[in-house]
Amino acid sequence: MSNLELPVLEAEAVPCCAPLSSAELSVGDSVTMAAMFKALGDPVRLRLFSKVASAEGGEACVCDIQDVGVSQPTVSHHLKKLREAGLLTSERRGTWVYYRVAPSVVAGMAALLDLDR
Amino acid sequence: MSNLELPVLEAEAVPCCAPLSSAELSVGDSVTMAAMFKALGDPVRLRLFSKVASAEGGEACVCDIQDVGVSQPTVSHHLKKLREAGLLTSERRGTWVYYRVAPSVVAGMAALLDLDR
DNA sequence: CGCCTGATTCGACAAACGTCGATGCGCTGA
DNA sequence: TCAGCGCATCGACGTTTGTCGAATCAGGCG
Repeated sequence: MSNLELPVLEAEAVPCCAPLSSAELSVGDSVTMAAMFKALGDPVRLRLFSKVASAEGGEACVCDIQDVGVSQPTVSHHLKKLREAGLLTSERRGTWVYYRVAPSVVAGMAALLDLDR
Repeated sequence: MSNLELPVLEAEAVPCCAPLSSAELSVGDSVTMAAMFKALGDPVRLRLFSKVASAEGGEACVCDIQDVGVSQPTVSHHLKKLREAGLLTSERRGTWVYYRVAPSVVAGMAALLDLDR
């Protein structure tokens, strides 16, 4: 990854939104956006993300989604990756930690892939 | 990846298109879709993909896009990955090999990320 | 045919990744 | 105050990945 202490991406700051078909991606943007796609590039992470995205109220606590076939530390590790990529945000409320998707970040990825426009 | 000889995905067969917000992804679909996102999860590959997607006429030969800062065999390696993920198709015409994006596959990814609907 | 150019395949290697069990931290409730 | 639960971090491990140079394959052209 050549990911030496990547700063956690700001949840509301998507670097680029123009469709890939409209113009060539800059080197810097390609690094940022690739990190996001990479975060969804693991089946376990994609399922975790899916569980949060489809959760009632738009949020889910770890205990609700950790049944994905790997150990609890591994779930925590993957959630951290998704957080660091800017795709999820987390908040502790009492005993539980709740995760939500960062809508604008995901929208930015979708916009990038919207090739016919 | 536990990727023992994944078959090249059929360019026109996207397994799932419903937004992630609507329902939880199945295990099988998560594997398939994660492979696609993973293919875009490298800066070099994302730039190559971007170059093809934004090329005039919707296609580009390797020689036109291989200036991404890595050696030519590495470019070929990355293009193969993108092909195996179903995101690009290639065709040899004479001396050159031309790459195109597989629009429906990319559209499927975009649909998955379209969370507000 | 034999050479040149474009592109893929091969073999090797360091770095990054996914996974686990053990451990640590934060909060709640007895 | 201390036990217990939820979640994160640590340390270690085998596997996968990205990269390269060298070799190979595929066409065009003299």
